[in-house]
Amino acid sequence: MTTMPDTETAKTVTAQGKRLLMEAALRLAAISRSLSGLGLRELAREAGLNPNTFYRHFKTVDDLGLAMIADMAARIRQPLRNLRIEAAQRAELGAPTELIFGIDLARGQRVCRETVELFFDYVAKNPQAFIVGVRELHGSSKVLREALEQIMEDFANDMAEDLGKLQLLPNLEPAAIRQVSSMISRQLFQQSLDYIEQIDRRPAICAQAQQQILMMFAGASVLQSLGLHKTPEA
Amino acid sequence: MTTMPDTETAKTVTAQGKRLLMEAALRLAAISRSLSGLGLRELAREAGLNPNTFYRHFKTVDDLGLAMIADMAARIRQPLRNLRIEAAQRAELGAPTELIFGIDLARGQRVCRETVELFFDYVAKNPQAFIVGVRELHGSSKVLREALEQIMEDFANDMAEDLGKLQLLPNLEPAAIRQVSSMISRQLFQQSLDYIEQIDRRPAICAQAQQQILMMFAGASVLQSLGLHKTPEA
DNA sequence: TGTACATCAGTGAACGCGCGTTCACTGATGTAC
DNA sequence: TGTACATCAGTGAACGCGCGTTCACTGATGTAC
Repeated sequence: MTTMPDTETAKTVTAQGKRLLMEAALRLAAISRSLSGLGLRELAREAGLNPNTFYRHFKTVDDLGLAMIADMAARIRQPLRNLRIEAAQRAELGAPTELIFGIDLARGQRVCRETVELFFDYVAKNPQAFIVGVRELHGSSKVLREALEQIMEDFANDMAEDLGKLQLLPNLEPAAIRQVSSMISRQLFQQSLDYIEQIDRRPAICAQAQQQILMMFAGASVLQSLGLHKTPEA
Repeated sequence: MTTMPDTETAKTVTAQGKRLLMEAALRLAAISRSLSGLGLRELAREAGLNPNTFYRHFKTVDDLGLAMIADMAARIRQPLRNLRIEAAQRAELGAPTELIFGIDLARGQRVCRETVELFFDYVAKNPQAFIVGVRELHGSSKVLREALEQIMEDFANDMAEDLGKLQLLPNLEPAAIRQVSSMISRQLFQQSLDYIEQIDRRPAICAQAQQQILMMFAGASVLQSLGLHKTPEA
């Protein structure tokens, strides 16, 4: 073994206490109380560190929460985009079909099915991040809520951009696409908790999510084509 | 003043400590942490009682939470039904219009507008109950979550029944109406928190909620008429 | 290349405090006879 | 109608415990010259 002057490794090694604490927080928050309700000594115990070590890396528990959320978001955002791209590629295999209200419903259905399946797979592989994320989105700490709202907005914007590129809702205004994306991502994140908890209902939840997304696609297109889609100011 | 042998009054007077504690819990949970994170001494302090009094009425804090949730649900459920009836009456004033996919979209729009406005008015008048309810729906206590899930289901069933009676989605299967109701009520409860917090965006939130509901109505009808509405098992 | 110093992650002991819980008590209301 | 007793809501003192936080320390790594 050489000295390993790789900067990334060095950084990781240096910050190991920080990492251990964040991992401990994720584990504890997922099974028990809320993030902001975690105790500093509790965290240190779970991380196998001296309580005092906490102060070397964070000022408050909310501070740790923000770091955790930023970390989780960075690890989730790109994978979600990737799985949408993958789903779209798989869905292109089907033949083009008739348009209804300007959308190719059959293609939408295929993309939707693939995306939702890949999404829930990803959820099942990273349950803790979703449990904590959705919980704190409605939690008691205002800073954490605001940080997560921002992340949800980023996710929704990503989705809107992808929907635009894939031309799944071709005749919808960008603002309307954004609104639909926002509804869909909120709903999917909600349902991710059900998916994690209710193992026996997983296929049903997956099917229901697909259907509900399709319903919103159809509804948005109808409203747009009837001119009822007056988007309120963002 | 006579002796007032009225049983209800007597009961209320007897249980005043219990009532004080529940009111204190609602106030504290709305502004600060989660219900299950409240301390027994903290509650007693807020209620102006001896810490020990708690034990006269409850075994644990979760116990108090369940009592509070039951109380809130009882106080909210019927008013929500009433305002739907009121909204429907107001909306009948408009002339009947053309059917699209078997639904009278203009009438749906009117009912929707009235209902959503009355709903958000009610939210603004009882913010604490909604804050605590929605928060604990995704909270850390399993018992509370399950209790609130049940209540949300009751609300959704009420709405489905009312939608059926009002014939707003006449050609939808009952199961499909239930699904739409469930989505709508979840969404409205989510948005109620935004409505409470973001006072300047209230009209926008109200308009957006109406539009989203209408979108689901339209989407559900389209899917049904296309035969894509295979409802998964409940 | 070597030496001196600064920085940084982590330790261990100690503090005062608020917590949940228990116990013994009070005074009011309800009930039996 | 009056007396004796039980029940119940609420009080106040006391307990042991885990908490957050502070202080002084260690040893490793980085940096200046």
